[in-house]
Amino acid sequence: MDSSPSRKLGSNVSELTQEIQTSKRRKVVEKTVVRVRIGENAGKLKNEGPPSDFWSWRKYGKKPIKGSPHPRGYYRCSTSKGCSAKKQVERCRTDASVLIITYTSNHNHPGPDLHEPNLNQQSKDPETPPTGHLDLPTTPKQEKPEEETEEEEHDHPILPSCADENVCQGNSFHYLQSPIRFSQDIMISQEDPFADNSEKSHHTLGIVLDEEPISCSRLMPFSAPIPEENNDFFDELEELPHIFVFH
DNA sequence: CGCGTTTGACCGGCGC
DNA sequence: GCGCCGGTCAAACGCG
Repeated sequence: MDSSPSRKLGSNVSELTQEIQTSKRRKVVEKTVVRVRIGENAGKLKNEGPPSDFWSWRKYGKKPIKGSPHPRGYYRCSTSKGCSAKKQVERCRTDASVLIITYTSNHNHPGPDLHEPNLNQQSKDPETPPTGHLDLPTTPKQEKPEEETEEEEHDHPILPSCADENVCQGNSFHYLQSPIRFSQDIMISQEDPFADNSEKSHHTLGIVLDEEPISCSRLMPFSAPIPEENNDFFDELEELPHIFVFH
């Protein structure tokens, strides 16, 4: 389908958050939630097409979500056949200009080689300026069986900021979770866009801190008001004019 | 022809 | 036990 409009989203990424959801109710699922402000593009888009990232996604489902005026789209990574990476894309019910992208599972394959000039342009997303580089080091992957990744991956999703450091720690492709190529504004928020869920947001982080001490340090920069030191990271990502932190 | 989207049906978990 | 809801499947369809 014509995905070009949605692909443009990448140029307006503005907010990013992450959380790990170790649900005790349903299956334990690791989730990486990314909030993306699509700004003016919002009105131009036909739907909440996924912001561009390093992979190609195939939509396999769409569901109207109760309580939300906007349907949720279900995407699966089509970059690699056996890849179990998925993501859900929905609009913030209170702010249609904000996309809530929930990533689940990890890619079990290396991403496109960003060092390739062509790929930097991202074939499907020519308008999205490359994030500089998340420097996705094609870590010599640890050839995990696919099923295993489904389960093992529940460790630490990695934020872009962590990519450089953590990728080296042999965490397979967790860095691949970092979905968005920040290009302009990144808003880091502890607040859930869903007003009535603000508490949940904090609660989730609490879980992270409790159960994922390792992730904690990695998440902290993103889960807490970011001071200048983190600008260093963003500087590395280049072309990040400013960071919004709101509470 | 291959790839991706759409859409209705189906299934399983959860709350009442 | 039942119904609701979220998530997935798969066939049909569209586009390049």
